Amino acid sequence: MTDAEYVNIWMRPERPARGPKPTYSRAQIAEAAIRIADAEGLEAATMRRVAAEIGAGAMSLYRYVPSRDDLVELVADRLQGEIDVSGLPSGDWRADLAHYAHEVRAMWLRHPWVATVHRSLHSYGPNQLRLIEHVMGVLDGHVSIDENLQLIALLNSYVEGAVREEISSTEEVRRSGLSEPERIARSYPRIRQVVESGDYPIFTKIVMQARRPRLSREDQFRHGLDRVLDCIATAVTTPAPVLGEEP
Amino acid sequence: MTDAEYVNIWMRPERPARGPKPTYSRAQIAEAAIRIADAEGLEAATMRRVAAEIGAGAMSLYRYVPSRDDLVELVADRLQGEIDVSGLPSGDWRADLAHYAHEVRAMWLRHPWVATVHRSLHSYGPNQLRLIEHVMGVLDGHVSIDENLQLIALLNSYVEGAVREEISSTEEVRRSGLSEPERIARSYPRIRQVVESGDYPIFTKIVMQARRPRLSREDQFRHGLDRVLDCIATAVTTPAPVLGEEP
DNA sequence: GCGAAACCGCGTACAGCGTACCCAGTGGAG
DNA sequence: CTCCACTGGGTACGCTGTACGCGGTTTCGC
Repeated sequence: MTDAEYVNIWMRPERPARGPKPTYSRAQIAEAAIRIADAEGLEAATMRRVAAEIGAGAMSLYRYVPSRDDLVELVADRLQGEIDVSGLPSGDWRADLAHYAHEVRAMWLRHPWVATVHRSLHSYGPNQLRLIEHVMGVLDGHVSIDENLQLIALLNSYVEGAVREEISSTEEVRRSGLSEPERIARSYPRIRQVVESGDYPIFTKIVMQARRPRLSREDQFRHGLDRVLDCIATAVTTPAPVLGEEP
Repeated sequence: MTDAEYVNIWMRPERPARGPKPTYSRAQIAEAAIRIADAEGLEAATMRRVAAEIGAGAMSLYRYVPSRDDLVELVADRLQGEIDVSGLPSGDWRADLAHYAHEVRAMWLRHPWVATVHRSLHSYGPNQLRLIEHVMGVLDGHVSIDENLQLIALLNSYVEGAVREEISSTEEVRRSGLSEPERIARSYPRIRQVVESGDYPIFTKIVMQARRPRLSREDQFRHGLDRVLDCIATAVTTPAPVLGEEP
């Protein structure tokens, strides 16, 4: 009953109105979960494990968090807190968005298991709200709210997609327990099989191409990002042709 | 030992060289899992449940699939098989990519739980390969392989991001068991709380804007897609300034 | 034609998970 | 000072993925 009263975690006050002072804090719990996830992946951050990490009994965690999903929600919001957007609407929207994109990428690379987090997009934790304010503030005034939403969504999609790709090989290494060369050596037979079947000329082309030295991951990311920002630029310079709102 | 021999599911032959003929097929298993997932979400498609669905004993599934992750791999590839790209390099690259994007969106909306699937990007199942061939074939010749990879990745990121957003509210409805109006009513207090705090002007702006009637989901998707295709167009008309490969 | 080997389907068993429930102790509100 | 909403936490349950071993079936090598 007491938990069902609240729509989500963020509606529940951290400190109770009455009764003894809680021994632990949400921040402490989220940090512990992140520490475990960094070392062994998010699936290792079980309720018992996180409880043990902060020195609590297994079931005590449920005094702070109604379910594991909410624990993940806490973690997700804390990760968003790592993204520095403090000086964000600086006047130069392009530099601002590039900075934001690189911040997000850096966070994802620090915590590759974010790719496995399924958050509700409608929980509106404090750090999610802070991001919304700063990042959407960048284009606010230049474009309509609708366009702003769509453009930032596009940027987020690009960053997520690009970093997911970057992460996937790394994470496979972690999960399999094999080293990078071992993993490549192991996946080689399948690639060989596919290439040698002769049915996939373009895939073969990609594989052959991949042997050549390429740009660094970061340069690749920057290059794609520039493209996305160009795309956003056309929307910023050309005011929205939708209803109302002309500057 | 017998399983560890193979790099991944697709390296293992469906029919064994010796021994009795298997009673079930991979297609049958994947279909059963998809049927369950469509009805109750992917997490409901447990090994026991899928086995029961095809009329097999719980442990019999492991004769076909080394682990649940591989079952998901099977499912993921079968979902990719639902994407129709049969007539794909048609000559009109823009129409082709738009068609592909709408196909992907339609598949995601048919199976909203794909958002929770974590596939290895390097398993190279038959349908993934088929998609690569047809979709990358569209821009092949127009741009370098490197650019092709990057542009298709951008398109995929957009589609995924956009559809994820579309799905998230729908899925929340399914998970919570509440109806759409109930869910909105329940999340309303948090939104109210945030708006009334006065600390989040842009978020407030978004909320206010959201009350107005907007474009249909599909039109929104199409609009964003057009932007991405415009972005791709600049890369297609301007040949890549990278090493080699001029038409 | 005939072992032997490789496979089949499946029952049992186990560790680990999220979490419902219950308990005794605690500290602020009246 | 009393009350009771709160605390931390132990026990227990149903579920999960899956290791292992069984007896029957099919195919290969001879």
